[in-house]
Amino acid sequence: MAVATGLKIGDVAKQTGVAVGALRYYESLGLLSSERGDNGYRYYSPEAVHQVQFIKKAQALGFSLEDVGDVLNVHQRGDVPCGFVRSLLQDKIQQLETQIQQMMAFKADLEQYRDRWAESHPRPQPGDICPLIEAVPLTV
Amino acid sequence: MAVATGLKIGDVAKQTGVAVGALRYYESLGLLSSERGDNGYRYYSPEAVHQVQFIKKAQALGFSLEDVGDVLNVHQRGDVPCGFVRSLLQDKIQQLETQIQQMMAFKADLEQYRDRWAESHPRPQPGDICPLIEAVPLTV
DNA sequence: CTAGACTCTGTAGCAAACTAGAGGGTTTAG
DNA sequence: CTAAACCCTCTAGTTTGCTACAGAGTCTAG
Repeated sequence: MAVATGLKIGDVAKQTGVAVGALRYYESLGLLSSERGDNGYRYYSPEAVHQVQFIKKAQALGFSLEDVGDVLNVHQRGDVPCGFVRSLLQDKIQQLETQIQQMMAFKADLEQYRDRWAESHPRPQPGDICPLIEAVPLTV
Repeated sequence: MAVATGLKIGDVAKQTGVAVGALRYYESLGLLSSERGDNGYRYYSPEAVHQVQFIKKAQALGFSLEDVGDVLNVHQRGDVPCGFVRSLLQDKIQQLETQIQQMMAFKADLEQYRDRWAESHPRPQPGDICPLIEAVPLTV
């Protein structure tokens, strides 16, 4: 019987900070693959760690696991032409660009609001109440 | 009996593109308020439209409705000192700043990957398969 | 060799943010 | 005046991304 090698699921979990259950969930979505040992255990290559980190990173930036799967996993679904993948990548990049723009604008809004509000409340008194809702005429 | 005036829930829904059910849900979370007519209908001021747009905007940028509630709704919960609100706002701004940084880095990663991959596939043939997973050694 | 740690496959449950539908009243256009 | 279009409340279901068992096998340190 072939000796199973590689990282066990708990190792990957420790190295990535992602729960064992989550890793199995990723696999069920086809985002992560592993070899099975004779004992039925999953064994991972070291690259799996990077892949999990990639997933977490994309996720932290608002991509759904389905999105991540689009990017990572396309070629498993069959003979997909490269043009498709290219435009998909381009889409995600464009999406990020748009979001970055919006975030900067929104941040500017919040800053403006913070400063405007600081002016009208130069020295907040203890027990002072903040009329917040009325002061949020931020345009979209 | 006072004549009810203002926008009905369907009007707000139309003007914001947000479903009627979602608006009622926002109200249940205390993110949106309305007057009730003698008929029991909700009536909204025109500012409600802006508020809903604000909610959608914040939400699109990754804030939870609870976060939005923190920002919008604090003063309804009682006598909350201004310092709290200030630091809350400052937190959100800082959060945005961090996310913007991460997004730009991630975008750069994706672009680099796109270009690197374009090099190795200068003229994709029809039917060409994309070995995507192997090619994602993006570092975190 | 055995206790404890680790793994497996289920199934179930949770939180967020809604959507859908039942059952029933209200408004409004023609 | 009436039918269609709205609105109400309340309950239940959906999706996403997990976590938490239960019940059972595997591995490992002493």
